[in-house]
Amino acid sequence: MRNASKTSDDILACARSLIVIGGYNGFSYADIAGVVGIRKASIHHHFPAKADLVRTLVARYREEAREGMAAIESHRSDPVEQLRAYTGYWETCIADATAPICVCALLASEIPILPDEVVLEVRAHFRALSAWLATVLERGEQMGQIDLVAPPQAEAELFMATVHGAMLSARAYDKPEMFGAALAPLLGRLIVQN
Amino acid sequence: MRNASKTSDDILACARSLIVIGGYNGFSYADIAGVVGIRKASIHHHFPAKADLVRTLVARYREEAREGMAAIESHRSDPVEQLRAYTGYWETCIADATAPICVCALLASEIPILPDEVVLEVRAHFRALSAWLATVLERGEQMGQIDLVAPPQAEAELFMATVHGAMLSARAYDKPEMFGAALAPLLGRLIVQN
DNA sequence: GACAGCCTACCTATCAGAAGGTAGGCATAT
DNA sequence: ATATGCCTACCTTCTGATAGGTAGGCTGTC
Repeated sequence: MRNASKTSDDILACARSLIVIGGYNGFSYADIAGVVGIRKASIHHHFPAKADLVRTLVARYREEAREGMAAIESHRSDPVEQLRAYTGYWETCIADATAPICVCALLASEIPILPDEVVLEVRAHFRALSAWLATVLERGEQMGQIDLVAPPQAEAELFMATVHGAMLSARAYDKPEMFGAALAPLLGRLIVQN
Repeated sequence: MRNASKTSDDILACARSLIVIGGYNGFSYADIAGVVGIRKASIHHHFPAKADLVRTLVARYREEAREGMAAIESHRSDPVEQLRAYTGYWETCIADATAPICVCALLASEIPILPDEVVLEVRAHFRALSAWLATVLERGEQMGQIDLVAPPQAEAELFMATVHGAMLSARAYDKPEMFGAALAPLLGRLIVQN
């Protein structure tokens, strides 16, 4: 509880749930005020401008993502298991509508109209995620569990892009199961059969 | 020239170029009016509501996509060549910023806040594109040029998702070449080497 | 050929509501 | 007594949308 009050947390949580629905321009301070139960002006007290709110929101999202990756790293040592834990996490989120899509994937599509500060956070998330995936894939290859046809970083970019695209498909078809379905043939190729 | 005046065409073209920048809520009638050189009210004369404009815009986009697929089908008979023509098309569009992202991929991310009529068009595009990709992949497999590990339709969903995700990555990194780079390892796996 | 009737395309003017944001007041807690 | 958290009350600008009007072009009828 180092720098965040309860209300500020509520505002961020609410903004996140609204932003995954319709993006940066898809929600307003009034929407948040209605849900959290305070006035518009009070949100400005915590986050002077919308850009501050969203930058903080994405920064916190990234922190949680880091924690998630660390948790996977510490709970499972098997690279294939780690990959499955990652995709399984999203499969669950999308299925139960906890988080129907990755905040940064959605914001990436709107980058040209996003405040610079937010763009930097989104870009940093892409870099961090693909970097982690690259280490997992590389270790899997070294252990003979994963079959790569390109350098780990390139394979990681493919993997991340597929995950993001699968999120779009699940949304477009309005079929949560489409996420796992679109991903399956890639996992089938990556994972060495025995 | 069956049902569209010059001005109406201009409005649609302008709206499309604006929508790929920032999505449904990322542009306004005022923006279009400024570019096309008419008044806001005149746009309402052609398209009573914003939903009408965007539905028409996406419908036309889909028609062009159909023509594009037909053109690829008629100019090249080789499935691998057809796949490369498709990805190459987007590679060019993204590189020269003609169309930095697929209209429907972008709109898919905002589906929960889109008018129903628009959602139906976007969904139809996803279905049509994946269906076409499935036929290409299937024929490639039959000819021994493409290596599938799942049914053609499932592989098509993977391929489409990867293309869309790669568009997001190109945008997030602000590196057009990331589109082709993210796609390469998948093409490497799909295309049978000899 | 002239008139009426109707259509298309655009205009000005205006609207109500929502947007993000500001100024200043009043409690409570430290 | 100073800072925090939230409030009321505004403001400005933008949003999609409407009303009502004008100019010009067809078409049919007398």
